Amino acid sequence: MKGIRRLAEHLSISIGTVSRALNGRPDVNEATRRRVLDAAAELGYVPNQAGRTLRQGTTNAVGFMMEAGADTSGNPDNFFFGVFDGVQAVLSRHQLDLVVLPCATDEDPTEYLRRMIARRLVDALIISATHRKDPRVELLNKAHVPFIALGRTGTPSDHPWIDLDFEGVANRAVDRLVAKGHRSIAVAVPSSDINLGVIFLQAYKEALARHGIAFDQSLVIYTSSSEQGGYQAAHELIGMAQRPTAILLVYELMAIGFYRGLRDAGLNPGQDVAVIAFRESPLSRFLSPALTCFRVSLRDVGIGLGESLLASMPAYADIYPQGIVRRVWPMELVEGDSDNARSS
Amino acid sequence: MKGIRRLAEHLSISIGTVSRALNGRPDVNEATRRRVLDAAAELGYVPNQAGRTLRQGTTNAVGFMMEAGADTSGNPDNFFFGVFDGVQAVLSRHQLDLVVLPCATDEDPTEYLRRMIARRLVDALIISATHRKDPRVELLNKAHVPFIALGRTGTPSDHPWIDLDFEGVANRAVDRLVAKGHRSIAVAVPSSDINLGVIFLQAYKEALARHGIAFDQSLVIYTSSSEQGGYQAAHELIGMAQRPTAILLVYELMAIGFYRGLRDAGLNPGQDVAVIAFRESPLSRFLSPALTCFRVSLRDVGIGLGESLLASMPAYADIYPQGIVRRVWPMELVEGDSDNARSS
DNA sequence: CTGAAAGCGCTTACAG
DNA sequence: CTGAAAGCGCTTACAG
Repeated sequence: MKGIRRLAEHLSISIGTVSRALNGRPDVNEATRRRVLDAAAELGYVPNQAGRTLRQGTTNAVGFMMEAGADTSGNPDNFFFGVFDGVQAVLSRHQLDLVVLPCATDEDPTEYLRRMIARRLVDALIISATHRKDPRVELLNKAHVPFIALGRTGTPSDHPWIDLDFEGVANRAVDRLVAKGHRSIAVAVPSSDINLGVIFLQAYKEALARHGIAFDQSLVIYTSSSEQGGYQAAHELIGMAQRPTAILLVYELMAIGFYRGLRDAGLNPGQDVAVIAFRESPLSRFLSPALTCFRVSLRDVGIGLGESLLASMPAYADIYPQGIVRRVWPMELVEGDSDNARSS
Repeated sequence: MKGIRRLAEHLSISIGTVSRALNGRPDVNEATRRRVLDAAAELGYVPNQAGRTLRQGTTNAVGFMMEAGADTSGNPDNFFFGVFDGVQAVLSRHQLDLVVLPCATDEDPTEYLRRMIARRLVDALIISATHRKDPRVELLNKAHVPFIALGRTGTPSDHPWIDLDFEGVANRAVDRLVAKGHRSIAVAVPSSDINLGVIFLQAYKEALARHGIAFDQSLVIYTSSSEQGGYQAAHELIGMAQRPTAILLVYELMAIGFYRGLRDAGLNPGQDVAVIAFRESPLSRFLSPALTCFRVSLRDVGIGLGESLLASMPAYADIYPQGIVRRVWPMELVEGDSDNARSS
C-alpha cells in the first residue's frame, strides 16, 4: 500500500478525510487535522502530483519558455535568472512552481510550444523574445492557455504583456547625445525580426525628429546581439563615409566587441565615438570606459510578470484584480564614461 | 466526451485499441493503426500526460536543476544553453523532454530539490554546481531517482558524473607560464565551497610542485566568480608585497574586472601581469588583450550528460550500455594575447 | 487482432 | 465532521 491510502490506513481513517485535512479544508476536526499532518510529516507523505493533476485538471506549475537564439540569450545568465527569481517569489505564495522550458536551437519555437501545451505540463505560460509577428500568441490563444509575454509583438491579440521601455531609452539616449553636440548618431539593432529592434528603431527616429535631425537609414546597423555583432558594428561604423560621432547599442554585450573593434582601428571608445548601450549588467561598469546604460530591476519585472499572469488565470483573478496588464516598464539611466566627450 | 474516449467513439473502436495503435504496439492491424493515426492528427488528439504518468509511473521528462548563485550563473547564458542543447538532442530520440528547474536565490537548494523530487515532475535529474559536500547527492540516492551530476563532489556516492578537466587546465596553464619564465603565479578561485575551486587549486599546487616551485598560500585569492570578483582579485594582487607576474582566473568573466582593476592602477594586463582564464566564451577574443583560455564543446558535454543519464535509468540501460559513467571532459587550449609577455 | 475491465493516486460531491 | 464511492485519462494484462 502506498500514497494516501497508506497514510489513511496508518491512521485508521478514510482517504477522503486525509485529503481534506491535508488540503486545509475547513470541514475537518482540528484534532484530526493535527494527527494527519503529523503522520504525513512522519511518514514523509507527499501527494502524487499526477493523481492531483488528473483529478483537478491543474498542474500547479507555470512554464517559462526560453529560446537559445542569439538575440536573446546574448544576455548574461542573470537576466533571466533575475526575472525567474521575481516570478518565483509570486508563485510560491500559492504553492505554484516555475519550470523553465528551453527550446532547442534546432527546433521551431512554435512547434516546440505546441508540444509543450499538448503535454499539459503547466497551467500557464510566460513567453519571452517576442517577434514582430509571433505565431505563438495565436497558438496560446487558441489553446486557451493563460499566458503573458515578456515583450510586445505586432501580432494582434488582447493578451497581457510587460515590456521594457525602449521608447524611454531611445528618447533619453538621443537627448543626452544631442545635448553633448552629437548630430550624427548611429544605432545597432538585431538583424532578426525580434520586436524590440523594431520598437527601438522607431523611437530612435522619433527622438531624432524632435531635435530636427533627419533620419539616415545608412546609420542603422543590423547585426547580431553579441560581442561579435558589436565588433562588426564597429567595423561598419568605421567604414562610413561620414563617420558618426555616437552610437546606441541595443545589447550591452555588443559593447565588448564594439570597444575592441574601435581600438583595433586606433580609435577610442568614449572619446572618438560616444557609446550608450541598453541594459546595465555587471560588466557595464568594469569596461573602460564604463558604459552609460539603463538599469532595470529584473526581480521587479519578474514579480510584475508573475502577478499579471495570475491576474489572467480564472483561479487567481480575484486575488490579483488588475485585469489584463499591458505595461511598459521604466528604466533608469546609469551614467558611465562612454559618452562623456563632447562632439566638436 | 474528451480525450482518448472521444477518439475511440469517433472511430467506433475501443480505447484499448486506440491506445495500442498510438503507442506503436505490434499487436495492432496496420489498417486500424492508420485509421487511428489519421483520426488523431485530424482531431488534434494528444494523450493527457497526467493520465499516462499516473498509469505508467513515468513522466517522460528529465529535469535540470540550476542555481542562480553567483558562482555558477556568473557564466554567460550560453554555458547552460549550450549544454541544454546537447541534452535535448539525446532526450528527443526517446520522446523525452527537458525541463529546467531553477532554484530561487532565497531557497535552500537541498530543500528545493526535495520538493521537486516529491512533486514527481521528472523521471530523472541532472544537477550542476556541485559542492565539496553536496547533500543533494544523498537525497537523490535515498529517493532512488536516477541522476547525473555535472561536476564532481566529495560526498561519497557511486552516482554517475561528468566534469570538466580542471586538472588538465591547471597543468597546461602552469606549464605555459613557467615556460615563459613565470615563477610567481597567483590563482583566483571561488570563495564558496563549490567543488571545482577545490579541484583546481589542488591541481595548481601539484603543477607547481612538478616545476619545483613552492606553493604560497598568500598567492591564492578567494573571490566571487564575477566581474566584481576579478576586480577585487586585481586589487589584492596589486597590494601584494611581491607582486606575482601571472594569474589564473577560474571564470572568464573575472577577466573583465581584472583587466579594469589592473588598468586603474596603471598596469597593463598581458604585459605587467600574464592572465590565463578558464573557459572560452565569446568575450574571450574581444577583450584586449584577447584571453588565453580553454575551450570545451558545451553541446558535446550535454550529449555526454544525456547519454550517461539514460545509461543509469533501467528503462534505457540496454540502449546505452555504458554503465555508470564517471568522466573528466578534456578541454582545448585557446591561445590569446593575455599571456604573451615573458617574465623578466 | 480487438474489447472489456482494472487500476494508477488523488479530490470531491454526496450521504449520513 | 467523516466515510464510501465516483471518476479524472490513460495503459495493460487478460480473454476471446
